[in-house]
Amino acid sequence: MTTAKNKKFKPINNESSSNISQEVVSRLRDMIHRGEIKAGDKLPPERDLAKLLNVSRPTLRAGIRSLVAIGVLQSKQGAGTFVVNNEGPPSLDGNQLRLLASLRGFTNSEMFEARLALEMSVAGLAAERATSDQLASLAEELAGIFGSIDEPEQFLVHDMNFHQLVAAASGNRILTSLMNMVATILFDVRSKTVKRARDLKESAEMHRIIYRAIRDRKVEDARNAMREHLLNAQAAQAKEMEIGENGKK
Amino acid sequence: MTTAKNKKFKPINNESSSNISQEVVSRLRDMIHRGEIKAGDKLPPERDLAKLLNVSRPTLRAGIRSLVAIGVLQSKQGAGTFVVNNEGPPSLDGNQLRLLASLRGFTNSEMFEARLALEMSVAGLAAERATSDQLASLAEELAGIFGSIDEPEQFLVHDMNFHQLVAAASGNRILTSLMNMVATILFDVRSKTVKRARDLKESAEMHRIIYRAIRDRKVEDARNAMREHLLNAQAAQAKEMEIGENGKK
DNA sequence: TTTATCTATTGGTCTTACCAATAATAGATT
DNA sequence: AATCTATTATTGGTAAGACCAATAGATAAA
Repeated sequence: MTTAKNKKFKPINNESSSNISQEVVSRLRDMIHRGEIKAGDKLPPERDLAKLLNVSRPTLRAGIRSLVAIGVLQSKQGAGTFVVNNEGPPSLDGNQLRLLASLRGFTNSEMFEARLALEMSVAGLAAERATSDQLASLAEELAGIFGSIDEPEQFLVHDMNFHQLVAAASGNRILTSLMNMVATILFDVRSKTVKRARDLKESAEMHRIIYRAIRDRKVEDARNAMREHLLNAQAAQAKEMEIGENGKK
Repeated sequence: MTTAKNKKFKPINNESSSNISQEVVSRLRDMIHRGEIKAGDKLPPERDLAKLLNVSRPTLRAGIRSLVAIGVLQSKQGAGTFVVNNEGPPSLDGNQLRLLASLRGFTNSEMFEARLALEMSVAGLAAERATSDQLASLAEELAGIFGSIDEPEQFLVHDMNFHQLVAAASGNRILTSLMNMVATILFDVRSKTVKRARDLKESAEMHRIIYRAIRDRKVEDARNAMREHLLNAQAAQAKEMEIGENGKK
């Protein structure tokens, strides 16, 4: 253990009104903001870090646990605690929005409007920016969509994958993260209703139109195609829910 | 303490691969999803709940801490632990996105594009839906904007408030929540640069145009006005940062 | 009835001990 | 020398017990 690397962890003297474990959170958060701790870094072992910060180990754990919960840190028994890595798509935990949805009961219009805002934008940006690799992946997922027209649940998975690839092709990580968050509540709802889907062929066709607009670099066409698709998807889902309610009588 | 109310908390027999505190999280989360625990509910005291779930109190605290970190529960020393309340604007914790921004270094374009997607949509929806109370609040904030043209930091506060009111007037809680999340990183950046702002009068004027479009129910005008404002804001901010860099030489 | 004080409740912090998963090290085999 | 296996050390996870600090509720006094 190199003490030089640990010099940056200074004792906490809690003189503010908040509790000590919240100070631990603030301290680590500020160090991340200031770049003193970077993506992928391993924190000192809990016992050591607790000593360095002059708090008890359970108090330190409480702070670490908070940061783990929001996805900034990862703890691994036997290995250590790490700042999440830079690799791969950025990810915001969808649980927060999901629980908010449960507590609040977001309406279908709210979800549709949120999708419209986000997904029209990413479609337009994807038409500007998609790489040939990304276009190839989109084409593959499109094939998957057409290949699962008779299997609604499989269709849904390909559908979600297609939308994620469009977001990735937009090159905007904030929009991608927000879209993925909204996708978690959407998946919750749709996985319950999709087995009653009736006309997935039309939906598949719309994905093809989106793909072609992106491939051909037609920004407004991509935006409009995504809009039409989302309108159609909302109508289809409303029908799926209606069938569900009639099916109960 | 009524034992009837506590019947729903059943012991955890951990047979899955995840650790026990994560099971606590899952259990409470599922109960919220299923409506067995509702907004505003008080959970049993930690000592009692730990016994009911057949885990130690520190383990229960770890689970609760996670849910507190994502904003679903609130713990208050001497009072108890509560499910967050239904009242007031929905709120997603901005810290996750903020730390992601620090770890990843979101570009100004990414932020601008995200704002464009979200704020054009809420402006259009606000033009459809704003109540007269909301319009009155917007007018007040507009007055605040015009009244602080010579005080950039105060201007920024009114500017942010105006945008939040537009979001509230959209009547879409998902978009409002997402926008507020993005606003936290934006505020971080802008509070550092705004003191170097030069021509806030033009910005104030653009807020007026947005307000009028919303008041007059002109959806496309509201969208376009917001777009122009954001374009102008991005150019202004780029200039603020440029002045900052030149100011260092 | 209202206000002040006291007590009980409940979350926050700490110490100590032990368990469980992972990583590192040592020894045996090829 | 390289590879595999077993053992040990490290590090996060869980538990028990004690005590502190903040809040809420009960009681007493004005």
